[in-house]
Amino acid sequence: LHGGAFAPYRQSERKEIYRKYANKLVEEGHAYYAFDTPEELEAMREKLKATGSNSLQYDYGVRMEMNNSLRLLPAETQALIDNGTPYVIRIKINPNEFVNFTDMIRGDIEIDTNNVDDKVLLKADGMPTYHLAVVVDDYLMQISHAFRGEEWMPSAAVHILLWKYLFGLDAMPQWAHLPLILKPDGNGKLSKRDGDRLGFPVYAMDWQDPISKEITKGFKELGFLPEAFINLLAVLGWNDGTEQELFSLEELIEKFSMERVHKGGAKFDFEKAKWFNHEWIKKLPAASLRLNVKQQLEAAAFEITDTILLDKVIELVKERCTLLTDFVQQAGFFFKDPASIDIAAIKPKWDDKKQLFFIELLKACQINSNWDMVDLENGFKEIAAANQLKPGELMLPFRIMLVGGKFGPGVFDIAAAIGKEATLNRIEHTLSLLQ
RNA sequence: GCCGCGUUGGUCAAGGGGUUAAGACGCCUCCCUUUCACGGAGGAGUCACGGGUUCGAAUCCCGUACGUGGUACCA
Repeated sequence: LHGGAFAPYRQSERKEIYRKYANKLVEEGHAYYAFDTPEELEAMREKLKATGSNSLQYDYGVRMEMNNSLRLLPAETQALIDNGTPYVIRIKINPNEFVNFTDMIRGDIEIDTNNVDDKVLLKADGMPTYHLAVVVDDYLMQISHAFRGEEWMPSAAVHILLWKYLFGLDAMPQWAHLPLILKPDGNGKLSKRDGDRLGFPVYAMDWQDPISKEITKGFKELGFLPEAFINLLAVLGWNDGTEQELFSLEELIEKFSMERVHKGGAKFDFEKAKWFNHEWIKKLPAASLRLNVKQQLEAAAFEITDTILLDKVIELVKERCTLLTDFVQQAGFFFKDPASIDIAAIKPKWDDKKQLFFIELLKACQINSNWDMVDLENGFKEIAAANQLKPGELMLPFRIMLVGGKFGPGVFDIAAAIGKEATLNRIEHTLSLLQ
């Protein structure tokens, strides 16, 4: 919010700029002062409704009956201003005209000014409405392309007229009215409330309500990668015409084209959003994931000092992580003994033979100074055979001893990664729990 | 109500006069794997409706329905 070529950026710090342009419009007859109270506006709408009018707008049809500088004598207007009567500045829309412009997505658009009302440009508190602010800011900040949601189309006529009156149509940016992102369950554009209600994020990052202090989780904090977030947003309402769905930012810069943007809104699908993240986690090398994963693990109180091990672990488990937060469960046990062991999953099929097997396995490991995956797996199978046990029925108990539950990559991979000492300790620990 | 914009499976979508109407997510079955995934092979499911135009319409035209946005001193 500081510096840059076009500061200040806060609307409140630009009040005088907007006022200057609003005044200019009044002077040139394109806008006027209006002193109507909320009650008077309400009364006007009631009256219009009573006459069966289709339009409840403050426009050419009613403005000469209202309390504004168009109807009042100049002296009366001045008197009201001088005695501090609150007023707004409204644009004066001429009836029976057509405003034309070209939209990059929708082509040539024509708006009948009879359907446009005399929008407020400057509010009674001196702040601009969006209509004035967007035009003034876009001009002053030299905006070349204005991309916005399609909910702005009906008021585009106001903005174009403002450009015409204030800066000339030649300086106007190119317009693109993008399709809306809709609620997954129908009825309306996506809002923060839908995320809360349906259990998914709507904002990119955590957002705290300034009044209630309530925090709404963002995509980032939920464990989404920036790459995935950009990707899923880009293909919601656009595709490149091929079967490609995964695009990096660089590819999007190269391939994105306005012509292929849809006109209709798209419903947001959180399942697909998660799929994008999963794909990106699988796609990125450990080095790119390292920082994010480290943060996740450290936030969960795991101590990460060995980057080589971390990278190895990431490669080992990333395909089973949909969100970055999944790394805590999938990778945590590589760095610390499991906090709890799912004994209930072992017990039902546990017997003395298996107990014996693991005791023998421990002994064999202690004798053998080697510790690599292939030897371990072979040794495991030999001892199993010697005890007339199928390796298969020993794998699950072994897994649970090492990771605490029924998850994680191949058990021998895990044993190799955590090392001999941790492996033996975890076996002994679980064996003691099974007594 | 009025004024816009839109409409291809549950969702995202390709296709813009002749296609067996792609593909992806999700769902189901099987294979792989004695965990969970990944991967692989299959499956169910679609052109909103009604009229035209045309030899032929998902595709062009009109109407209807539905959805969606706007109709604020909100953005």
